[in-house]
Amino acid sequence: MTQTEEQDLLQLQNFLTYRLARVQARLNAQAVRLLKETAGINLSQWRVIAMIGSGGDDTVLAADLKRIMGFDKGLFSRTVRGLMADGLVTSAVDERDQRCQRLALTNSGRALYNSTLPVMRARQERLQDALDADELVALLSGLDKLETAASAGGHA
Amino acid sequence: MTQTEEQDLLQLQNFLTYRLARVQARLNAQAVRLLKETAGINLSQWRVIAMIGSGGDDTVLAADLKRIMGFDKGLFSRTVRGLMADGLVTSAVDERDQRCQRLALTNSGRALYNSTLPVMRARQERLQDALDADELVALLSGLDKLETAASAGGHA
DNA sequence: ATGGGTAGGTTGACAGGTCAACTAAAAAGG
DNA sequence: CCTTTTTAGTTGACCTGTCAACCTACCCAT
Repeated sequence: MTQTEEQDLLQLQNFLTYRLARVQARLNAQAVRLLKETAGINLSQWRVIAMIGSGGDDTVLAADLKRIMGFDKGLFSRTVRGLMADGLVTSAVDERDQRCQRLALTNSGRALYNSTLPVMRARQERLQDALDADELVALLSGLDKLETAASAGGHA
Repeated sequence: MTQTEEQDLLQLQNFLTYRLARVQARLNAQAVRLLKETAGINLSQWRVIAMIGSGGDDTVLAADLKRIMGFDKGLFSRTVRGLMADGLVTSAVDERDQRCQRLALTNSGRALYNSTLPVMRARQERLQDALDADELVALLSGLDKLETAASAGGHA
């Protein structure tokens, strides 16, 4: 393979979407590894725990979490089941609407949340510190615009 | 759920990595849909076809593609098998190194490449046009720094 | 009240992707 | 040479996430 050919091939990689996918895949893998090592849970599980734990109340409606996080029904269901099997979360039928579940952290779930949140926050901050304030703002705004553009063109 | 609680929950979503994951997921879904509609292939298949097609030579070493694209061995193997089943790609054992495969596009594979590349390029350009030049540069540079930070901290 | 529509949740099936075990071929090093 | 190590590729197991089918509970209309 000649230099020029390799150049041509590499050029494809500069497509914005490729870059994005690669970066995201790496960040994701890093988060998964970190969570597995420090908390023994996967990313979906952490997201659920974090959302329950960050709520002011002790219980949270499952439907709210799904809606806010854009979580898939099926994935959510299985994730919660796993968390219950691990004794981290409890679920109870809501009294007013018997379709809904009220989720709560158990003691060990709360402990896991308290011990893991700083780790994850630190990771976020370390990542964000790789960028200065302007760059961070630019990055976030760029992502916003991309997302908008994607939605706009998605069903065109 | 009170306003403040919803605020707390939503705040988690502003974590840079969440934003990135969401944007990437959307872009990915969009690309998958587009490829399925216009070419009847999936994203992995397109990546392979694009890489073969963009090479100056008519044949390309499979190992080079994997290395440059960071493609998983297993995924690559199955992807190529699918492409061969669809009659888009042919594979031949390299004469000098019998471990290696030389991949080439068939006529229909080349046709698919020629007809799909403009579509995908247009998509990239449409996305990039959502950002002005400065923003694009900032976004790419931000992604670079993030990726670097992720690698740096990944095994810490 | 009751029948139709809708929302919450579970489940099965499936696609995309990762990982590890394995085979075969080539390179490295005595 | 012959042994050891490395590299290309295939395959099987597995995980995550998506989609559709389904059930149940609620809501709303008449």
